[in-house]
Amino acid sequence: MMNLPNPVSSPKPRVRFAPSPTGFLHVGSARTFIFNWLYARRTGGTMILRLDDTDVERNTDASVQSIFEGLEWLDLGWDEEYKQSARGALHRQMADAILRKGLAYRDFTPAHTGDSEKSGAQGTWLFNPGMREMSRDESDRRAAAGEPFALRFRVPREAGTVVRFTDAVYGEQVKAGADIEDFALLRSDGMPTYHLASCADDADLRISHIIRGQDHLSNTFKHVLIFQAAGYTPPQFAHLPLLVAPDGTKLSKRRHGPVVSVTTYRDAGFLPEAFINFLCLLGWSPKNDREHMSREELVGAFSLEGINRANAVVNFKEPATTAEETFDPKAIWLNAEHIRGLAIADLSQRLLPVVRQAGFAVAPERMLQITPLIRERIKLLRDVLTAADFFFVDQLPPYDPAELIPQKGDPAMALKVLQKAQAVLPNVEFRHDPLDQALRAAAQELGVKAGQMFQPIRVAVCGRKNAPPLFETLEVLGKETTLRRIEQALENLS
RNA sequence: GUCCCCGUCGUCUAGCCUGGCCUAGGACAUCGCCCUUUCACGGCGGUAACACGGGUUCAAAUCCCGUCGGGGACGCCA
Repeated sequence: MMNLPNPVSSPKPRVRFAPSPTGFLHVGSARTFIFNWLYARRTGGTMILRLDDTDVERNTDASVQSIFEGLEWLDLGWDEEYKQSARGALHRQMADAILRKGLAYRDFTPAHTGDSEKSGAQGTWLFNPGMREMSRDESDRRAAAGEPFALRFRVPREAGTVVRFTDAVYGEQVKAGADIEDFALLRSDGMPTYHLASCADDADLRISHIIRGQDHLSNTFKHVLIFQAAGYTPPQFAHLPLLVAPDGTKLSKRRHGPVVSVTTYRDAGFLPEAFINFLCLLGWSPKNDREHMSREELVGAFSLEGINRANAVVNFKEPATTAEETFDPKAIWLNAEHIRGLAIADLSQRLLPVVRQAGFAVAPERMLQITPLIRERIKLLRDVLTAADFFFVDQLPPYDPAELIPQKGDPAMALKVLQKAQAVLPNVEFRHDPLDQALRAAAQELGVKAGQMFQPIRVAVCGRKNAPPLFETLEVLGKETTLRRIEQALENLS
């Protein structure tokens, strides 16, 4: 899977998705992946997956697994794959080069103890004067003596110095050097920081476009500084508006829970293509009111110009109770749209594992018969379990016999109808048209409306009022099961 | 605190750069009607937004300034 970069330098774009394996793949990361992928496919470029795993403390194998699991479900693929932890030599080499040019300095200040508590980040810390100004000789001497140090970038902070770049989404960006702190390049254990490793790899992998979340917009000034210090032209940047929760804050695994995990969508029965479609509509627009789009259509329509600047709310419900309530209604609608657009055979195949996983033994041929009856009635693949349950079970779960009583009818009518059905059905061929004719004729003989005839039968065979159309249902259920269930309904009624 | 970004219906968005065609369009959600053997699908219709205040202009959602609001970054995390 580990590919070597193409040795022939190509003008085609090279983009990358660089997650850090510190948790499951969340929807914001998934969207970043998708936008990068779309851009690569649209332009005939190369999609690179790079695991940014330089934080040994927090990286876990479980997280790596979870990220791959999510990406595999998306089923988009990538062309090259790298692991940052295997490229340490390259990172140190770049740090060295920057130090030698005098653009970085050693900071012998002991590492801060309280790491994760934000209190330290509140003030306006820019640099440690004693360290920034230390002579080269003293610095070399102390380093040679084995004293640990962090390597910091010497940010040019003379009056009037600015760092600038043009973002493909946010436009011209300028920041005074005096407003950028002397960020670390190397930790005191010699490991590269994210900023260094990321830039060194982006330069080495000849990344042409960095498409990532807007939370990195202000970090980008540091990255521009690193690229320039190391003698590289910075790539094109394109920052994506953030995906935020209904409370307005950026989606976080810790605060918002499983709703932000890609696998949650998978497990709830989303189609990957629908999920991708939904994510694309968050922070990007094809500008022509199109919403339901296939992968191919998305590839054809995607452009950096279509990306918005304002954050987008993923409209899920915080205290989620049912799947319907958990997810953004538009995601559910889009999923239903994609389901309706699927060929019966295709949908059937995707439904089968869901049904089997729930513990029902269903033959593929039978699933193929059931699928057309529920395609317009399910929004998530998992809905098959509640929409078609009566096809799977041998014995219907108990239901209220009062349900058997038709509109504007009484128990006597229910009884009459079911008995009539019991009498007529054995001699009817169980296909749509014959059933239709026979049951309508029966209703007429009984002097009841068609609906009054159908409802008791529907409840008898399905166990509830809301179900797929009756004749098709009976056809799939078969004569034997139908008559048995009518018999049971009759017993329940008395 | 410092710096950066953003602000059109409840939500996703079109329009903004290149002012007038905007009595602001589409979609989801919601409400109502129709279709109909139930449900669903489908069809039709309704409610609903240019954050606010100043400019500039014959004319501003669109340009300028300010205010307010929201978000993000500031770590030897990524």
